[in-house]
Amino acid sequence: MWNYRLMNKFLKEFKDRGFFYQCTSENDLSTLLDKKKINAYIGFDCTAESLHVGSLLQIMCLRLLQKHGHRPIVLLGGGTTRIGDPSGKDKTRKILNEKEIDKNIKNIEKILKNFLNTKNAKVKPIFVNNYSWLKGLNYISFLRDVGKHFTINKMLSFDSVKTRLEREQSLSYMEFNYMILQAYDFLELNKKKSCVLQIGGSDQWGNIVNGVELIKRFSNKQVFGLTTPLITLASGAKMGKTEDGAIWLDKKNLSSYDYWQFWRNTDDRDVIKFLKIFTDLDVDEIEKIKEQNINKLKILLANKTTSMLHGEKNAKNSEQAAKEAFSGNLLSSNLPSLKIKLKDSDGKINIIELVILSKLENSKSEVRRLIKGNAIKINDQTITDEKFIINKQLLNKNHLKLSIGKKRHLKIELN
RNA sequence: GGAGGGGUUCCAGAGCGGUCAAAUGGGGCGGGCUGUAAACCCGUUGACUUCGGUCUUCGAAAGUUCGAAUCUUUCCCCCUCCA
Repeated sequence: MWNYRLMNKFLKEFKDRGFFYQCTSENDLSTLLDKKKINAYIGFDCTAESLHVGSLLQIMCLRLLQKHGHRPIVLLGGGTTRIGDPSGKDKTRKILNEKEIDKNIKNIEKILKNFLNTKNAKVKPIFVNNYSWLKGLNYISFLRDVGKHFTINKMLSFDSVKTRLEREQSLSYMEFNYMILQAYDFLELNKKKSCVLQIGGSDQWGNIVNGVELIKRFSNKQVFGLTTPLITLASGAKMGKTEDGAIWLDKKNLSSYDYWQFWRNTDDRDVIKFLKIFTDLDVDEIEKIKEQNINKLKILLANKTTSMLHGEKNAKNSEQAAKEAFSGNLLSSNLPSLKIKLKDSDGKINIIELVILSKLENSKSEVRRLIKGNAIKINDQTITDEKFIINKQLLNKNHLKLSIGKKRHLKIELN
């Protein structure tokens, strides 16, 4: 960049927050963004029924666009999901049927709307499904109009293709076409929605550049591509996957308490980075507070991220529940709770049964091991006997707190 | 098409007739220390159990044997080299 301070505000913030990886014609893009408000798009894969934290960076990009007055276009790849992106994949992806894809699209759209401003008409996001233009393509005219702009020589040089071939893993002709279709998506969005920028993860660079070049050749217009880095944790793991399962951005699949806990447990080394990427706090503000107590910062991070998805009230409740679960011995009303019906009319239940019914564990052997390891507590009392019986009469209001280890707590109501 | 090598518990990877629910490392889980962090130390890591054991696992099926992850046959799948 010729002069960092003169850079377009959106781009500058994009960089300051750590969103930036690569860009085509950065100076030209900066100039354009200074001149006018644009439409920019990000595509989301619809292979899964929901989104997890791994997609949160892209979502934050959409929010940032809105913040600066640009309109995001969300492309839900109903068409391309039918093909499967070979980027970063060793094997052909499972191909879903139409019903599943449509269901996924609906759900993902719903999730995205939680994060985006849908009120302000100037920046209201446009949701599109590329199946609407891909399904009717005529093969011959597509080859003549679009296919002629792609050389096999070049396509073979793209990483997504190259690595597959180098490892002698099969790459079907169908998948080989993925990059052309994604480039074509950009062309369509440029024509229909005046979209001039595509943002994506760094693994999408090849696909994005193809789109930029296709539009240049086809319509002689300049458009831009911008990529974000792959976010890895300080521990080296990929973002969003834990042993227990993905951190879903979906109220149905993950409670606000668990979501809050995910952020609360961020590695020290990642906290500032995450505040910049995953919250709306001003970068200057973050710079000012970054020397503060690390645990306070983690709570701030958890509160901001949880508010964004689950609302401020749920975030505060989660914070309160965590405070009570970890420091006090109070049974917080804000903890995730579960009702368990006792078969036994005299109101007794064995500790192992209880844990299994709580679904915190699903193997009795594992529960026995945990008991041997002093990991299980009822109302903060360590259980040492696997034959321990919980008697309803002894409990206050039929409520009890079941804890496994230091981090998993559940409120259980017996009846 | 020819010649070899291999498929083992979450992953990597030993085992190559009984002592194998299967070494070792990673990861996970739990305990300790701390700060719900990292690092480190310890324990644990198929299921069920009346804690005596019982049952199901080593690509699939069939067989040899008192007994198989280990031997034989067929099948499926991967990899390396040559053409």
